[in-house]
Amino acid sequence: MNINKSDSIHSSDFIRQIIREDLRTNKYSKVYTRFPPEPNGYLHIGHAKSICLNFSIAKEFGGLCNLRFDDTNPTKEQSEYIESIMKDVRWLGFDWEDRLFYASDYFDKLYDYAVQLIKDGKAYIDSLSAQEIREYRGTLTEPGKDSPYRNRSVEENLDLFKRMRASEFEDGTYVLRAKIDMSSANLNMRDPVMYRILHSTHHRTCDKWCIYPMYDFAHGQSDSIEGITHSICTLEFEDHRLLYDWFLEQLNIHHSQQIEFARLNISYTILSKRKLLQLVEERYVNGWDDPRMPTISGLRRRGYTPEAIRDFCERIGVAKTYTVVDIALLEHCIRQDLNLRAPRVMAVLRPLKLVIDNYPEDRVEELEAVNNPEDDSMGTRKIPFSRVLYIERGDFQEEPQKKWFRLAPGREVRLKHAYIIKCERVIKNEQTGEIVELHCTYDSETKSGCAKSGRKVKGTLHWVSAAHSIEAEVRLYDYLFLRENPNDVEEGSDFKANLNPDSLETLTSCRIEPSLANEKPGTRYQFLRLGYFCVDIDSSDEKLVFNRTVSLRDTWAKIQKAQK
RNA sequence: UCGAGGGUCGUUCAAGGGUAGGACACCGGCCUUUGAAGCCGAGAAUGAUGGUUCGAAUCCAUCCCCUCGAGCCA
Repeated sequence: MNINKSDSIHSSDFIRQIIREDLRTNKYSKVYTRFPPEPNGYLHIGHAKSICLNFSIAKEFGGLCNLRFDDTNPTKEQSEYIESIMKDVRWLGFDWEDRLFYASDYFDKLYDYAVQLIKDGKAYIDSLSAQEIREYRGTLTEPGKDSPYRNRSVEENLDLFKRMRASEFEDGTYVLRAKIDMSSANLNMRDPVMYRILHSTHHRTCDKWCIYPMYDFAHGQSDSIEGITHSICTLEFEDHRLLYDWFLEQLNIHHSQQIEFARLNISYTILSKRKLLQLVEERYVNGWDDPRMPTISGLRRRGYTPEAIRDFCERIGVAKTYTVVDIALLEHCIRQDLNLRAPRVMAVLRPLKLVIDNYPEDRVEELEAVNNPEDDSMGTRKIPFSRVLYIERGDFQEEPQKKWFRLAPGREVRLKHAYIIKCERVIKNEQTGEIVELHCTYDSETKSGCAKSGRKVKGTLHWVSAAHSIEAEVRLYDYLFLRENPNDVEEGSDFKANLNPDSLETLTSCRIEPSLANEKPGTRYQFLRLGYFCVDIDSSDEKLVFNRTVSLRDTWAKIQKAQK
């Protein structure tokens, strides 16, 4: 058996292995997949995993992937969500071409399938209330019992079903159920509801219907109608596969193979549409695209790239094990992508005035700065240097800690792209003791790029020229939740108890170098020594607003932590 | 308790009878006009117990642990 050792059967995730085997044995001759969201919320990164899986698999095997909205519950679904979902899938870089479908496209067909099952004696109309159905269903350990209406005649079932459709009955008075086995150990097989009465306007079919199929009666048949070969879904549907298969067998129609994989979980993050909706509705965040949200739209606004998200989805792998992926991996992916692509600029978030006493008052130099040391083709730009600058407040310590090699009284540092300076004097507010200004001298021999610029100092600081810099607002984001597992709470409390009160910090008096003026929303930069930032849509002509996508790795922060 | 599925470094994914490997994280070093990036290195795992076998993460048995399941949600 060692002959096949290098065979690609063992070279990728279990789903691709199954598909390869299905192709080899001619179970299917082509590969069709689908991404089937319910339009009841915005897509999040967990969906991205599924999107990447389905579209990538189709592409790899020369097949196609459809986009299909699973819109069988009009009480929860809205067109707004449809729009956002299509936008997000496209933004992620996937194309369903002309294959945009809706489960609601199949309502007529589904109705016919239901009639067929009634005629075959495999479905019946139940008059039990929802409460009674629950009671009759039994429990995990006890079998259910048959509904007293289970043996209505085919004629009566047909008649009742027609009248359900014809809007003769109130919501909840009747349901259509499959006649399977009330004592099955699999609860899904205990005569599952196929249709319920819902007098609710559907976002697409409007008021054409007042009965709607349940997920179990819609999904498999929709797959079948579209000729899907591999219906990839998450683990919680594993128990439904028996029912999925049952309907397709009874109906004797094209049978796609359902395959389940483990959904994505990420530390410090919640990926439940229901809970995300709650955060939005109860205003814990500013909408679905709040940059703290794990939604695609939130990540996009935050500055994440589709490439980074796709890379992440590849790296996390596909398996059936319950897992929680370290959010550090997501951060690594975006850093790695942006490192190569984002131009470097200088921005001072918490400005501290610095005066170079021996630099002429009226002098302004245009210094050359490389835009990206990782990519020479990104060129250079000029930045103004003058006597009065701003540096980062955090880059000065009056009484320096161990291993500190930034600025301190008497110490020298390099100003990036400029000169080496030495701190001569600290000016404080006499009342508060707050440091308000630093006075330094510069060494004119040490200009960046010049022959004698080779002198080494330990620290290099970013800076902006006070007179030339422009003001900006910068929003710093931290994890939305304080705990790795946001659902880990005391009895009687819920995930909201773990919300991080400091997940958003807004800095309004930041100074950025003038080359950034007039940038468009979405533009991404590395603010030197700080992190990756992108222009937010809240920016106006008067003021730029930046989101911090992710900070740079911070070794100094680790040293500080270790010193404590 | 019943059914389904799953247990491999801290995390995640490989290896499917033949040297347990990668990535992220962590730690150490080199380099550095970003304490970034990059480069080099280290530590670190087969849930347990038996069995089969020359050889077991892989096959068998028993046990333990985790996830999901009792919507007219998907």
